[in-house]
Amino acid sequence: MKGYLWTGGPGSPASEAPAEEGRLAAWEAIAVDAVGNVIEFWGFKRNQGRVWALLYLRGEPLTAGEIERELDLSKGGVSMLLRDLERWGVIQRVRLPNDTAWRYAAETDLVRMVTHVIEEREAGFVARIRADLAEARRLAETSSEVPHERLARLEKMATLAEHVERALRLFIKTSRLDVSGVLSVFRDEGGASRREKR
Amino acid sequence: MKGYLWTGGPGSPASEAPAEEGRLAAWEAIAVDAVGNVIEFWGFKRNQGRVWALLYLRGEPLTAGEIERELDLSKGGVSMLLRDLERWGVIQRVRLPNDTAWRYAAETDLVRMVTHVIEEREAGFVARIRADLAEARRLAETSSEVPHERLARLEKMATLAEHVERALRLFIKTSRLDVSGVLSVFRDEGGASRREKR
DNA sequence: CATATAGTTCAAGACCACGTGAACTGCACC
DNA sequence: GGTGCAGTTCACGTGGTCTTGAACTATATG
Repeated sequence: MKGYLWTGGPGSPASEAPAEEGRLAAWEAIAVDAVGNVIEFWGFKRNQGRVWALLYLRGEPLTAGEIERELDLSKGGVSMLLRDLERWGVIQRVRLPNDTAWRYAAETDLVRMVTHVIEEREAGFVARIRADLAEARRLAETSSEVPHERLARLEKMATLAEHVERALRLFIKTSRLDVSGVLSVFRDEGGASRREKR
Repeated sequence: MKGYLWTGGPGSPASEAPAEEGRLAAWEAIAVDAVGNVIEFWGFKRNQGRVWALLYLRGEPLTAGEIERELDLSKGGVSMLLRDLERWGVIQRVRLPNDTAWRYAAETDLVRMVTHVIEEREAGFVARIRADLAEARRLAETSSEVPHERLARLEKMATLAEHVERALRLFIKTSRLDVSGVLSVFRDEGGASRREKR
């Protein structure tokens, strides 16, 4: 996770030297980076977002090598990024008929990535917090030394945690609902691509 | 080293080494750390959460020095943490009648911190993303070279961004509503403390 | 004025996560 | 076998954030 207040001006990053990007069109670079920023903001790696964005924008599956060139990343890096993305189900590995290399295609629902993974880490995380607070409470209760008042505050804290948790679940749910609407927009254009899992 | 025999953990395995924490009770340490983890998860500094939690649990205002000792932080660090927290309105700086030093008291709504700040960084952030995508679109449109299909995808992307944004706003709103209910639980116990801003 | 305590600021360092690049595996084709 | 390419893995370097510790300001007290 990164900065808090986002001191960076809203100015466009477009002004920076775009020469870096291999043969990416300017508009592609901007869009790709935008997604990268969003995704980083949500606690993922910037480049995970960039890779997904590139694949999505291109529409057709790309090889690791192409991604490597377009995004100016290292071989190893691309490999790992792709692995992550595939594991999360936001890209798909496809093998074209007479091709020697794997190709990767973007799944349309980036949202799945966010909700799914957030959900997942939420699960473990929330569980742990809950356990910690419960433990604290147990300790505080057995130890006779703890003032009634403080114990009360501890309990309030747990309550608050629960509520925040509930709010978050709700968010995920509504988000997904809301998104199901959005997804209709994404109904595939042709869906010609033949897909076979490895 | 400070071997206190205090509660000594009645029934507790006490396997952890709480020796680190100044003179924090074991249960306090756990709770404080739990909050620290949550807050870090939300993109703040762990110690910001810990400080707030300590202040909240203690109920009475503490001096910077006390916080420093209890949480085993550096002078400078505490100063900066307190400044942040105060700026966000989640703690309050109070001067007790015949005391020479400032004291700090926790505001009851940590939630304000999350919603408020998240809201804020959202604002700038979302604006920027939106601007970037718009820019990309503009570029792509003017450049005659861009395939209709890709342009369509770019637009879908923007749509998705908007929806996610909307979902997030909704989350913040409902969260706040939900929380307003929670806050009743927090109705202050006495609220005698005299408060004057610096 | 000297001393002490409270608080702030900042450069230096600790720390950690990310990406790199090289070594390695696996596979195909000659 | 050997050559070439696709892909994986991992130790290391780099960059960025957080914390520290010391220098500094401020304010009171004798």
